[in-house]
Amino acid sequence: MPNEIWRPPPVLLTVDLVILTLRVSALHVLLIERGIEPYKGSLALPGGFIANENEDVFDAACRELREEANLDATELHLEQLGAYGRPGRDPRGRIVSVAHLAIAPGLPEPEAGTDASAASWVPVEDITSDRRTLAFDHRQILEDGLERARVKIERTALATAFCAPTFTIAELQRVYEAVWGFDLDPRNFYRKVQSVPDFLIPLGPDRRTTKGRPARLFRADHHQELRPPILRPLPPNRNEEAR
Amino acid sequence: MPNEIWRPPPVLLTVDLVILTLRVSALHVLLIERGIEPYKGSLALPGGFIANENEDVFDAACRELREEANLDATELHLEQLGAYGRPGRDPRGRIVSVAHLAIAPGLPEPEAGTDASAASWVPVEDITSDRRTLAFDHRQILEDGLERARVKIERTALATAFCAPTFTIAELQRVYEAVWGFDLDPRNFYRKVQSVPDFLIPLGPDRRTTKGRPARLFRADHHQELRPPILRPLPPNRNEEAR
DNA sequence: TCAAAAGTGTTGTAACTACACCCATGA
DNA sequence: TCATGGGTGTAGTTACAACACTTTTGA
Repeated sequence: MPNEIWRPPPVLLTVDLVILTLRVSALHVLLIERGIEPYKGSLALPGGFIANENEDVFDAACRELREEANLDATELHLEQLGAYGRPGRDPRGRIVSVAHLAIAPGLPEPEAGTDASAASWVPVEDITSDRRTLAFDHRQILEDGLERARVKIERTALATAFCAPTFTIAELQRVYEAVWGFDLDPRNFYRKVQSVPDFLIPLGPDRRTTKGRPARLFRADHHQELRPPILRPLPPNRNEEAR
Repeated sequence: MPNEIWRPPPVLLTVDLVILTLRVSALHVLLIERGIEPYKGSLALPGGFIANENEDVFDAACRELREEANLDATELHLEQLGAYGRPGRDPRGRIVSVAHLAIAPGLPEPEAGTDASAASWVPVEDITSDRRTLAFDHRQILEDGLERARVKIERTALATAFCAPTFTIAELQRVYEAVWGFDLDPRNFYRKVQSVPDFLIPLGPDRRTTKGRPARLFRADHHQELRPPILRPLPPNRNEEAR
Protein backbone atom coordinates (compact mmCIF):
# COMPACT_ATOMS: atom_id res chain seq x y z
CA MET A 1 0.00 0.00 0.00
CA PRO A 2 1.17 3.54 -0.70
CA ASN A 3 3.17 5.21 2.02
CA GLU A 4 0.95 8.20 2.64
CA ILE A 5 -1.23 9.14 5.59
CA TRP A 6 -4.83 8.01 5.30
CA ARG A 7 -7.45 10.67 4.79
CA PRO A 8 -11.13 10.16 5.49
CA PRO A 9 -13.35 10.26 2.39
CA PRO A 10 -15.29 13.50 1.92
CA VAL A 11 -19.05 13.36 1.47
CA LEU A 12 -21.60 15.91 0.31
CA LEU A 13 -24.25 17.07 2.75
CA THR A 14 -27.86 17.97 2.04
CA VAL A 15 -30.83 18.86 4.19
CA ASP A 16 -34.31 17.58 3.38
CA LEU A 17 -37.56 18.83 4.85
CA VAL A 18 -40.75 17.04 5.78
CA ILE A 19 -43.14 19.98 6.06
CA LEU A 20 -46.55 19.00 7.37
CA THR A 21 -49.72 21.03 7.59
CA LEU A 22 -53.46 20.56 7.86
CA ARG A 23 -55.70 21.46 4.95
CA VAL A 24 -59.43 20.87 5.21
CA SER A 25 -58.89 18.41 8.05
CA ALA A 26 -56.42 16.27 6.09
CA LEU A 27 -52.68 16.01 6.64
CA HIS A 28 -50.63 17.39 3.74
CA VAL A 29 -46.92 17.44 3.00
CA LEU A 30 -45.10 20.00 0.88
CA LEU A 31 -43.47 18.41 -2.15
CA ILE A 32 -41.65 19.80 -5.16
CA GLU A 33 -41.56 18.48 -8.67
CA ARG A 34 -37.93 18.02 -9.53
CA GLY A 35 -36.77 20.14 -12.45
CA ILE A 36 -33.39 18.48 -12.87
CA GLU A 37 -31.92 15.01 -12.96
CA PRO A 38 -31.83 12.69 -11.15
CA TYR A 39 -35.52 11.85 -10.75
CA LYS A 40 -36.47 14.80 -13.00
CA GLY A 41 -40.25 15.15 -13.00
CA SER A 42 -40.70 13.08 -9.83
CA LEU A 43 -42.04 14.41 -6.55
CA ALA A 44 -39.48 14.96 -3.81
CA LEU A 45 -39.10 16.57 -0.44
CA PRO A 46 -37.78 20.13 -0.54
CA GLY A 47 -34.12 20.34 0.33
CA GLY A 48 -30.68 21.08 -0.97
CA PHE A 49 -26.97 21.17 -0.39
CA ILE A 50 -25.23 22.92 2.43
CA ALA A 51 -24.34 26.36 1.08
CA ASN A 52 -20.76 26.59 2.30
CA GLU A 53 -18.18 25.31 4.72
CA ASN A 54 -19.49 27.40 7.57
CA GLU A 55 -23.23 26.95 7.30
CA ASP A 56 -24.78 25.19 10.26
CA VAL A 57 -26.98 22.22 9.40
CA PHE A 58 -29.96 23.71 11.19
CA ASP A 59 -29.43 27.05 9.47
CA ALA A 60 -29.37 25.26 6.14
CA ALA A 61 -32.74 23.74 6.95
CA CYS A 62 -34.09 27.21 7.76
CA ARG A 63 -32.70 28.55 4.50
CA GLU A 64 -34.27 25.78 2.41
CA LEU A 65 -37.53 26.36 4.23
CA ARG A 66 -37.41 29.94 3.05
CA GLU A 67 -36.12 29.33 -0.47
CA GLU A 68 -38.13 26.29 -1.41
CA ALA A 69 -41.30 26.72 0.62
CA ASN A 70 -41.40 30.47 1.23
CA LEU A 71 -41.85 29.80 4.95
CA ASP A 72 -40.21 31.54 7.89
CA ALA A 73 -38.50 29.16 10.30
CA THR A 74 -39.04 31.52 13.22
CA GLU A 75 -42.77 31.08 12.87
CA LEU A 76 -43.06 27.32 12.79
CA HIS A 77 -41.75 24.22 14.50
CA LEU A 78 -38.53 22.75 13.10
CA GLU A 79 -36.56 19.81 14.45
CA GLN A 80 -34.06 17.31 13.17
CA LEU A 81 -35.29 13.86 12.20
CA GLY A 82 -31.96 12.17 11.56
CA ALA A 83 -29.26 11.45 9.01
CA TYR A 84 -29.86 9.29 5.95
CA GLY A 85 -26.59 8.05 4.55
CA ARG A 86 -27.13 4.74 2.80
CA PRO A 87 -24.59 4.49 -0.06
CA GLY A 88 -26.40 4.60 -3.37
CA ARG A 89 -29.36 6.60 -2.08
CA ASP A 90 -28.36 9.33 -4.54
CA PRO A 91 -27.02 8.32 -7.97
CA ARG A 92 -24.84 11.43 -8.10
CA GLY A 93 -22.44 10.09 -5.49
CA ARG A 94 -21.98 9.83 -1.76
CA ILE A 95 -24.55 12.27 -0.46
CA VAL A 96 -25.71 12.20 3.14
CA SER A 97 -28.91 14.02 3.99
CA VAL A 98 -29.93 15.38 7.37
CA ALA A 99 -33.73 15.25 7.36
CA HIS A 100 -35.86 17.69 9.32
CA LEU A 101 -39.48 17.82 10.36
CA ALA A 102 -41.38 21.10 10.10
CA ILE A 103 -44.94 21.74 11.23
CA ALA A 104 -46.82 24.69 9.76
CA PRO A 105 -50.22 26.17 10.58
CA GLY A 106 -52.75 25.49 7.88
CA LEU A 107 -53.25 28.96 6.53
CA PRO A 108 -50.18 29.74 4.38
CA GLU A 109 -51.52 29.23 0.89
CA PRO A 110 -49.78 26.69 -1.33
CA GLU A 111 -46.86 28.53 -2.85
CA ALA A 112 -45.89 31.89 -4.17
CA GLY A 113 -45.10 32.43 -7.81
CA THR A 114 -41.54 32.87 -6.57
CA ASP A 115 -38.72 30.40 -6.18
CA ALA A 116 -41.13 27.97 -4.60
CA SER A 117 -43.30 27.76 -7.69
CA ALA A 118 -42.73 24.04 -8.16
CA ALA A 119 -43.94 23.31 -4.63
CA SER A 120 -47.38 22.04 -3.77
CA TRP A 121 -49.24 20.53 -0.84
CA VAL A 122 -49.97 16.85 -1.39
CA PRO A 123 -52.28 14.78 0.83
CA VAL A 124 -50.14 12.45 2.90
CA GLU A 125 -52.63 9.72 2.18
CA ASP A 126 -51.69 9.88 -1.53
CA ILE A 127 -48.14 8.88 -0.64
CA THR A 128 -48.75 6.30 2.05
CA SER A 129 -51.36 4.61 -0.12
CA ASP A 130 -48.79 4.31 -2.93
CA ARG A 131 -50.88 6.35 -5.36
CA ARG A 132 -47.82 8.55 -5.85
CA THR A 133 -44.14 7.79 -5.45
CA LEU A 134 -41.27 9.89 -4.17
CA ALA A 135 -37.69 10.35 -5.37
CA PHE A 136 -34.62 8.98 -3.56
CA ASP A 137 -35.40 7.51 -0.12
CA HIS A 138 -37.84 10.33 0.55
CA ARG A 139 -40.74 7.99 1.15
CA GLN A 140 -38.86 6.46 4.08
CA ILE A 141 -37.99 9.91 5.40
CA LEU A 142 -41.63 10.96 5.17
CA GLU A 143 -42.77 7.84 7.02
CA ASP A 144 -40.24 8.52 9.77
CA GLY A 145 -41.43 12.11 10.02
CA LEU A 146 -45.04 11.02 10.31
CA GLU A 147 -44.21 8.54 13.04
CA ARG A 148 -42.27 11.22 14.90
CA ALA A 149 -45.30 13.50 14.73
CA ARG A 150 -47.68 10.76 15.86
CA VAL A 151 -45.61 9.97 18.92
CA LYS A 152 -44.68 13.53 19.76
CA ILE A 153 -48.19 15.01 19.91
CA GLU A 154 -48.84 12.53 22.71
CA ARG A 155 -46.19 13.96 25.01
CA THR A 156 -45.72 17.56 23.89
CA ALA A 157 -47.85 20.47 22.74
CA LEU A 158 -46.56 19.94 19.20
CA ALA A 159 -50.10 19.59 17.86
CA THR A 160 -50.64 23.29 18.50
CA ALA A 161 -47.93 24.02 15.91
CA PHE A 162 -50.50 22.97 13.30
CA CYS A 163 -52.87 25.67 14.56
CA ALA A 164 -53.04 29.43 14.13
CA PRO A 165 -51.89 31.51 17.14
CA THR A 166 -55.39 31.19 18.58
CA PHE A 167 -57.55 28.16 18.04
CA THR A 168 -60.54 26.27 19.35
CA ILE A 169 -60.49 22.87 20.96
CA ALA A 170 -62.35 21.41 17.99
CA GLU A 171 -59.59 22.65 15.69
CA LEU A 172 -57.00 21.04 17.93
CA GLN A 173 -58.98 17.82 17.86
CA ARG A 174 -58.89 17.80 14.06
CA VAL A 175 -55.09 17.91 14.29
CA TYR A 176 -54.95 14.83 16.51
CA GLU A 177 -57.42 13.01 14.30
CA ALA A 178 -55.53 13.81 11.09
CA VAL A 179 -52.12 12.85 12.50
CA TRP A 180 -53.32 9.68 14.20
CA GLY A 181 -55.71 8.70 11.46
CA PHE A 182 -58.81 7.99 13.51
CA ASP A 183 -61.63 9.90 15.18
CA LEU A 184 -61.90 10.93 18.81
CA ASP A 185 -64.89 11.64 21.02
CA PRO A 186 -65.23 15.44 21.09
CA ARG A 187 -66.71 15.56 24.59
CA ASN A 188 -63.94 13.58 26.22
CA PHE A 189 -61.22 15.27 24.14
CA TYR A 190 -62.57 18.65 25.23
CA ARG A 191 -62.05 17.89 28.90
CA LYS A 192 -58.91 15.82 28.54
CA VAL A 193 -56.82 18.53 26.90
CA GLN A 194 -58.09 21.15 29.31
CA SER A 195 -57.14 19.02 32.28
CA VAL A 196 -53.44 18.97 31.30
CA PRO A 197 -51.74 21.74 33.29
CA ASP A 198 -50.28 24.58 31.19
CA PHE A 199 -51.30 23.05 27.86
CA LEU A 200 -54.06 25.43 26.80
CA ILE A 201 -54.33 29.05 27.91
CA PRO A 202 -57.90 30.37 27.60
CA LEU A 203 -58.19 33.80 26.02
CA GLY A 204 -60.60 35.88 28.05
CA PRO A 205 -64.12 35.92 26.63
CA ASP A 206 -62.94 35.66 23.02
CA ARG A 207 -64.87 33.22 20.92
CA ARG A 208 -64.73 31.99 17.37
CA THR A 209 -68.11 31.86 15.72
CA THR A 210 -68.77 29.45 12.92
CA LYS A 211 -71.92 27.47 12.67
CA GLY A 212 -73.51 26.52 15.99
CA ARG A 213 -72.48 27.81 19.39
CA PRO A 214 -69.31 29.96 19.36
CA ALA A 215 -66.23 28.21 20.74
CA ARG A 216 -63.70 29.46 23.27
CA LEU A 217 -60.30 30.47 21.94
CA PHE A 218 -57.01 29.25 23.34
CA ARG A 219 -53.32 29.67 22.74
CA ALA A 220 -50.44 27.41 23.73
CA ASP A 221 -46.72 27.04 24.17
CA HIS A 222 -45.58 24.74 21.38
CA HIS A 223 -42.67 23.44 23.39
CA GLN A 224 -44.61 22.50 26.49
CA GLU A 225 -44.30 18.92 27.74
CA LEU A 226 -47.67 17.37 28.49
CA ARG A 227 -48.00 15.80 31.94
CA PRO A 228 -49.91 13.60 31.89
CA PRO A 229 -49.61 12.80 28.16
CA ILE A 230 -52.51 12.52 25.73
CA LEU A 231 -52.14 8.85 24.84
CA ARG A 232 -53.82 7.58 21.72
CA PRO A 233 -56.24 4.79 22.49
CA LEU A 234 -55.33 1.24 21.66
CA PRO A 235 -56.74 -0.04 18.38
CA PRO A 236 -60.08 -1.80 18.89
CA ASN A 237 -58.52 -5.30 18.84
CA ARG A 238 -57.35 -4.77 22.41
CA ASN A 239 -58.72 -7.77 24.24
CA GLU A 240 -59.06 -10.81 22.08
CA GLU A 241 -61.05 -13.25 24.17
CA ALA A 242 -58.76 -16.11 25.13
CA ARG A 243 -60.52 -19.12 23.62
CA MET B 1 -17.96 36.15 -9.70
CA PRO B 2 -16.10 33.41 -11.54
CA ASN B 3 -17.95 31.77 -14.38
CA GLU B 4 -17.85 28.20 -13.16
CA ILE B 5 -20.59 25.90 -11.91
CA TRP B 6 -21.10 25.89 -8.17
CA ARG B 7 -20.09 22.78 -6.28
CA PRO B 8 -21.36 21.95 -2.81
CA PRO B 9 -18.66 21.98 -0.13
CA PRO B 10 -17.46 18.54 0.96
CA VAL B 11 -17.51 17.64 4.64
CA LEU B 12 -15.96 14.82 6.63
CA LEU B 13 -18.23 12.33 8.34
CA THR B 14 -17.71 10.59 11.66
CA VAL B 15 -19.83 8.32 13.81
CA ASP B 16 -19.88 8.65 17.59
CA LEU B 17 -21.28 6.14 20.05
CA VAL B 18 -23.10 6.58 23.34
CA ILE B 19 -22.76 3.09 24.78
CA LEU B 20 -24.72 2.61 27.99
CA THR B 21 -24.70 -0.28 30.41
CA LEU B 22 -25.54 -1.04 34.01
CA ARG B 23 -22.79 -1.81 36.49
CA VAL B 24 -23.67 -2.45 40.12
CA SER B 25 -27.04 -0.73 39.66
CA ALA B 26 -25.53 2.46 38.27
CA LEU B 27 -25.65 3.70 34.70
CA HIS B 28 -22.25 3.79 33.00
CA VAL B 29 -21.08 5.06 29.62
CA LEU B 30 -18.09 3.79 27.68
CA LEU B 31 -15.50 6.52 27.15
CA ILE B 32 -12.02 6.56 25.70
CA GLU B 33 -9.08 8.68 26.66
CA ARG B 34 -7.99 10.42 23.49
CA GLY B 35 -4.44 9.54 22.43
CA ILE B 36 -4.12 12.21 19.73
CA GLU B 37 -4.91 15.86 19.24
CA PRO B 38 -7.31 17.56 19.44
CA TYR B 39 -8.38 17.12 23.04
CA LYS B 40 -5.48 14.69 23.63
CA GLY B 41 -5.83 13.22 27.11
CA SER B 42 -9.51 14.17 27.45
CA LEU B 43 -12.36 11.73 27.72
CA ALA B 44 -14.48 11.31 24.61
CA LEU B 45 -17.15 9.08 23.15
CA PRO B 46 -15.82 6.24 21.02
CA GLY B 47 -16.12 6.94 17.32
CA GLY B 48 -14.26 7.65 14.14
CA PHE B 49 -14.35 8.54 10.50
CA ILE B 50 -16.28 6.74 7.84
CA ALA B 51 -13.85 4.19 6.40
CA ASN B 52 -14.48 4.77 2.71
CA GLU B 53 -16.86 6.12 0.11
CA ASN B 54 -19.07 3.07 0.22
CA GLU B 55 -19.43 2.41 3.92
CA ASP B 56 -22.94 2.79 5.25
CA VAL B 57 -23.28 5.07 8.26
CA PHE B 58 -24.90 2.35 10.34
CA ASP B 59 -22.19 -0.13 9.32
CA ALA B 60 -19.57 2.38 10.39
CA ALA B 61 -21.19 2.55 13.82
CA CYS B 62 -21.08 -1.25 14.04
CA ARG B 63 -17.43 -1.24 13.04
CA GLU B 64 -16.48 1.36 15.64
CA LEU B 65 -18.40 -0.62 18.21
CA ARG B 66 -16.19 -3.59 17.42
CA GLU B 67 -12.90 -1.74 17.07
CA GLU B 68 -13.17 0.69 19.95
CA ALA B 69 -15.34 -1.19 22.41
CA ASN B 70 -14.81 -4.82 21.43
CA LEU B 71 -18.59 -5.28 21.26
CA ASP B 72 -20.64 -7.13 18.67
CA ALA B 73 -23.43 -5.03 17.17
CA THR B 74 -25.56 -8.10 16.47
CA GLU B 75 -25.83 -8.74 20.18
CA LEU B 76 -26.92 -5.36 21.43
CA HIS B 77 -29.30 -2.55 20.67
CA LEU B 78 -28.03 0.13 18.28
CA GLU B 79 -29.96 3.09 16.91
CA GLN B 80 -29.19 6.48 15.44
CA LEU B 81 -29.46 9.51 17.69
CA GLY B 82 -28.97 12.24 15.11
CA ALA B 83 -26.46 14.38 13.26
CA TYR B 84 -24.28 16.95 14.99
CA GLY B 85 -22.93 19.44 12.52
CA ARG B 86 -22.34 22.75 14.21
CA PRO B 87 -19.42 24.49 12.47
CA GLY B 88 -16.46 24.68 14.81
CA ARG B 89 -17.41 21.63 16.83
CA ASP B 90 -14.14 20.04 15.69
CA PRO B 91 -11.04 22.24 15.37
CA ARG B 92 -9.73 20.09 12.52
CA GLY B 93 -12.34 21.39 10.09
CA ARG B 94 -15.87 20.82 8.96
CA ILE B 95 -16.68 17.46 10.50
CA VAL B 96 -20.24 16.25 10.89
CA SER B 97 -20.87 13.41 13.29
CA VAL B 98 -23.78 10.99 13.21
CA ALA B 99 -24.28 9.96 16.84
CA HIS B 100 -25.65 6.57 17.82
CA LEU B 101 -27.05 5.09 21.00
CA ALA B 102 -26.04 1.56 22.00
CA ILE B 103 -27.35 -0.40 24.98
CA ALA B 104 -25.30 -3.31 26.30
CA PRO B 105 -26.04 -5.90 28.96
CA GLY B 106 -23.99 -5.38 32.07
CA LEU B 107 -21.74 -8.38 31.95
CA PRO B 108 -19.11 -7.63 29.26
CA GLU B 109 -16.11 -6.70 31.36
CA PRO B 110 -14.56 -3.27 30.85
CA GLU B 111 -12.25 -3.69 27.90
CA ALA B 112 -9.85 -6.17 26.42
CA GLY B 113 -6.15 -5.52 26.28
CA THR B 114 -6.75 -5.14 22.55
CA ASP B 115 -7.52 -2.10 20.42
CA ALA B 116 -10.02 -0.98 23.02
CA SER B 117 -7.43 -0.67 25.75
CA ALA B 118 -8.02 3.05 26.21
CA ALA B 119 -11.73 2.48 26.84
CA SER B 120 -13.34 2.39 30.25
CA TRP B 121 -16.79 2.49 31.80
CA VAL B 122 -17.47 5.78 33.55
CA PRO B 123 -20.47 6.41 35.81
CA VAL B 124 -22.88 8.68 33.97
CA GLU B 125 -23.30 10.62 37.20
CA ASP B 126 -19.64 11.67 36.99
CA ILE B 127 -20.36 13.45 33.70
CA THR B 128 -23.76 14.95 34.40
CA SER B 129 -22.53 16.27 37.75
CA ASP B 130 -19.64 18.03 35.95
CA ARG B 131 -17.00 16.15 37.92
CA ARG B 132 -15.50 15.18 34.56
CA THR B 133 -15.67 16.89 31.20
CA LEU B 134 -15.88 15.51 27.68
CA ALA B 135 -14.19 16.47 24.43
CA PHE B 136 -15.94 18.21 21.50
CA ASP B 137 -19.73 18.44 21.90
CA HIS B 138 -19.80 14.94 23.36
CA ARG B 139 -21.44 16.06 26.57
CA GLN B 140 -24.43 17.29 24.61
CA ILE B 141 -24.55 14.06 22.62
CA LEU B 142 -24.44 12.04 25.84
CA GLU B 143 -27.28 14.08 27.35
CA ASP B 144 -29.35 13.55 24.23
CA GLY B 145 -28.67 9.82 24.38
CA LEU B 146 -29.71 9.67 28.02
CA GLU B 147 -32.94 11.52 27.32
CA ARG B 148 -33.65 9.17 24.40
CA ALA B 149 -33.19 6.18 26.71
CA ARG B 150 -35.37 7.72 29.44
CA VAL B 151 -38.25 8.30 27.06
CA LYS B 152 -37.87 5.08 25.10
CA ILE B 153 -37.99 2.64 28.00
CA GLU B 154 -41.45 4.02 28.69
CA ARG B 155 -42.87 2.93 25.34
CA THR B 156 -40.70 0.03 24.21
CA ALA B 157 -38.98 -3.00 25.70
CA LEU B 158 -35.63 -1.22 25.34
CA ALA B 159 -34.91 -1.64 29.06
CA THR B 160 -34.46 -5.37 28.48
CA ALA B 161 -31.47 -4.58 26.26
CA PHE B 162 -29.62 -3.74 29.49
CA CYS B 163 -30.30 -7.26 30.77
CA ALA B 164 -28.81 -10.65 30.05
CA PRO B 165 -30.90 -12.96 27.82
CA THR B 166 -32.79 -14.08 30.91
CA PHE B 167 -33.45 -11.82 33.84
CA THR B 168 -35.61 -11.30 36.88
CA ILE B 169 -38.14 -8.55 37.41
CA ALA B 170 -35.98 -7.05 40.13
CA GLU B 171 -33.10 -6.79 37.66
CA LEU B 172 -35.38 -5.06 35.19
CA GLN B 173 -36.51 -2.70 37.90
CA ARG B 174 -32.91 -1.72 38.60
CA VAL B 175 -32.64 -0.71 34.92
CA TYR B 176 -35.62 1.61 35.13
CA GLU B 177 -34.37 3.09 38.38
CA ALA B 178 -30.87 3.72 37.03
CA VAL B 179 -32.08 5.28 33.77
CA TRP B 180 -34.78 7.42 35.36
CA GLY B 181 -32.75 8.26 38.43
CA PHE B 182 -35.29 7.48 41.13
CA ASP B 183 -36.65 4.45 42.96
CA LEU B 184 -39.81 2.53 42.22
CA ASP B 185 -42.07 0.43 44.41
CA PRO B 186 -41.07 -3.20 43.76
CA ARG B 187 -44.54 -4.59 44.42
CA ASN B 188 -46.30 -2.32 41.98
CA PHE B 189 -43.52 -2.58 39.41
CA TYR B 190 -43.73 -6.36 39.61
CA ARG B 191 -47.37 -6.42 38.57
CA LYS B 192 -47.24 -3.49 36.20
CA VAL B 193 -44.62 -4.93 33.87
CA GLN B 194 -46.28 -8.33 33.91
CA SER B 195 -49.62 -6.83 32.95
CA VAL B 196 -48.25 -5.42 29.67
CA PRO B 197 -49.08 -7.97 26.94
CA ASP B 198 -46.07 -9.61 25.25
CA PHE B 199 -43.50 -7.67 27.29
CA LEU B 200 -42.12 -10.44 29.49
CA ILE B 201 -42.12 -14.13 28.59
CA PRO B 202 -41.88 -16.36 31.68
CA LEU B 203 -39.39 -19.19 31.37
CA GLY B 204 -40.98 -22.38 32.72
CA PRO B 205 -40.05 -23.11 36.31
CA ASP B 206 -36.56 -21.60 36.01
CA ARG B 207 -35.54 -19.39 38.87
CA ARG B 208 -32.56 -17.29 39.78
CA THR B 209 -31.43 -17.79 43.32
CA THR B 210 -29.54 -15.07 45.15
CA LYS B 211 -30.23 -14.15 48.69
CA GLY B 212 -33.86 -14.59 49.78
CA ARG B 213 -36.59 -16.29 47.78
CA PRO B 214 -35.56 -17.28 44.23
CA ALA B 215 -37.07 -15.14 41.47
CA ARG B 216 -38.77 -16.19 38.26
CA LEU B 217 -36.77 -15.75 35.07
CA PHE B 218 -38.07 -13.99 31.99
CA ARG B 219 -36.92 -13.12 28.51
CA ALA B 220 -38.19 -10.41 26.16
CA ASP B 221 -38.29 -9.06 22.64
CA HIS B 222 -36.17 -5.91 22.74
CA HIS B 223 -38.11 -4.34 19.90
CA GLN B 224 -41.56 -4.81 21.38
CA GLU B 225 -43.76 -1.77 21.73
CA LEU B 226 -45.35 -1.52 25.19
CA ARG B 227 -49.13 -1.05 25.16
CA PRO B 228 -49.96 0.40 27.55
CA PRO B 229 -46.63 2.17 28.24
CA ILE B 230 -44.76 2.17 31.55
CA LEU B 231 -44.98 5.86 32.32
CA ARG B 232 -42.62 7.31 34.86
CA PRO B 233 -44.44 8.99 37.70
CA LEU B 234 -44.61 12.74 37.91
CA PRO B 235 -42.00 14.33 40.16
CA PRO B 236 -43.31 14.87 43.69
CA ASN B 237 -44.14 18.56 43.07
CA ARG B 238 -47.21 17.51 41.15
CA ASN B 239 -49.96 19.54 42.75
CA GLU B 240 -48.73 22.79 44.17
CA GLU B 241 -51.56 24.18 46.20
CA ALA B 242 -52.89 27.28 44.50
CA ARG B 243 -51.84 30.31 46.53
C1' DT C 1 -35.18 -19.12 63.14
C1' DC C 2 -34.02 -14.99 61.14
C1' DA C 3 -32.95 -11.86 57.38
C1' DA C 4 -33.88 -10.89 52.83
C1' DA C 5 -35.98 -10.89 48.73
C1' DA C 6 -40.19 -12.60 45.98
C1' DG C 7 -44.74 -12.33 45.43
C1' DT C 8 -50.07 -11.34 46.84
C1' DG C 9 -54.20 -8.67 48.77
C1' DT C 10 -56.55 -4.63 49.53
C1' DT C 11 -58.08 0.01 49.51
C1' DG C 12 -58.77 4.66 48.18
C1' DT C 13 -58.14 7.76 44.37
C1' DA C 14 -57.49 9.37 39.82
C1' DA C 15 -58.25 8.81 35.01
C1' DC C 16 -60.79 7.30 31.15
C1' DT C 17 -64.85 5.72 28.17
C1' DA C 18 -69.32 5.98 26.68
C1' DC C 19 -73.11 8.32 26.15
C1' DA C 20 -77.25 11.28 27.69
C1' DC C 21 -78.13 15.78 27.88
C1' DC C 22 -78.24 20.97 27.90
C1' DC C 23 -76.56 25.58 25.72
C1' DA C 24 -75.81 29.24 22.33
C1' DT C 25 -75.81 30.68 17.99
C1' DG C 26 -76.96 31.35 12.62
C1' DA C 27 -80.14 30.54 9.20
C1' DT D 1 -87.72 26.83 15.11
C1' DC D 2 -84.39 23.90 13.93
C1' DA D 3 -79.91 22.34 12.74
C1' DT D 4 -75.27 22.56 14.34
C1' DG D 5 -71.59 22.42 16.88
C1' DG D 6 -70.02 23.85 21.97
C1' DG D 7 -70.02 22.37 26.43
C1' DT D 8 -71.61 19.63 31.04
C1' DG D 9 -73.18 15.52 34.01
C1' DT D 10 -72.62 11.13 35.30
C1' DA D 11 -72.07 6.12 35.79
C1' DG D 12 -69.22 2.13 35.14
C1' DT D 13 -64.58 0.67 34.57
C1' DT D 14 -59.81 0.49 34.67
C1' DA D 15 -55.29 1.96 36.25
C1' DC D 16 -52.48 2.93 39.81
C1' DA D 17 -50.02 4.40 44.25
C1' DA D 18 -49.50 3.06 48.86
C1' DC D 19 -48.61 -0.19 51.98
C1' DA D 20 -49.80 -4.48 54.95
C1' DC D 21 -48.95 -9.01 54.51
C1' DT D 22 -47.49 -13.95 53.16
C1' DT D 23 -44.07 -17.09 50.92
C1' DT D 24 -39.66 -19.11 49.95
C1' DT D 25 -35.22 -19.44 50.18
C1' DG D 26 -29.88 -19.11 52.23
C1' DA D 27 -27.23 -18.68 56.21
